[in-house]
Amino acid sequence: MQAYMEGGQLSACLPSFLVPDHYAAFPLPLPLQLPSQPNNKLFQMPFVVGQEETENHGGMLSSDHCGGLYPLPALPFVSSSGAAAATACGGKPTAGFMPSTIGAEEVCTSVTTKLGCNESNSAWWKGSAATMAERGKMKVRRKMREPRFCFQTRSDVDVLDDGYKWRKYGQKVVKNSLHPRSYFRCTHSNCRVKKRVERLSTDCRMVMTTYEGRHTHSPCSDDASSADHTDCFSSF
DNA sequence: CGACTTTGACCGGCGC
DNA sequence: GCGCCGGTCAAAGTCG
Repeated sequence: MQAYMEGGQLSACLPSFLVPDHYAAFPLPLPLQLPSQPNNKLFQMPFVVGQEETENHGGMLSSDHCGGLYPLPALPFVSSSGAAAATACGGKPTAGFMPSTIGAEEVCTSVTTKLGCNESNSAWWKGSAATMAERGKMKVRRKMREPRFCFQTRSDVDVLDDGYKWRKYGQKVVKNSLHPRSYFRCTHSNCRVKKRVERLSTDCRMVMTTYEGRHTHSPCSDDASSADHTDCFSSF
């Protein structure tokens, strides 16, 4: 059954029904460290999206065991050494979910592979100055998916502080879900990482957070203070 | 006043 | 071809 992480330890299995669309789950190769869990969060295995498309579009697969787990193909972070440090910043509740030493090789979904994974993905969304024609191109590029990384926490708050700064750009009620899904983008310039946050309809205490893409910067660094991030990591 | 959130509209993908 | 759905945009509103 579900394997929650408590006290900084995490077992190695998640039910595959927790995996949203386009996701492949992976067993964590290391016990995640949780410096603090101020909000009674229970941590589950993160997922990395990537190699397989699934039919599940709403997290309603019925499997209740570890079937469908894949070796970890990617992480959404450029700085592997800094990933785990996301919890060190700020006084707010933090997730502490970031595997710290896993390779971060780029992985394409089947869709991205079809469309050309190596095509530039640096301009698939732009600011408001884009023309409709440009937006059309962007829509095409939207399908060129970044590596995804998905995990669940049990939390009272929807948005966990992972050390990065996010701007909400949308919220959507999705089918078969009682709770709206929120869409966030990293506010750091030139960083295109997105995350989606939604509560499970099956358990409203559980929050599923999905990261897409890799940060081009470190946690705790925003546009004005990117030079300070090393301090943030030093405690790890 | 700038940064951020909210929310309705729009668009493309996909299944039928 | 049509309709549904998820994802994104962008104007308006809110907050500090």
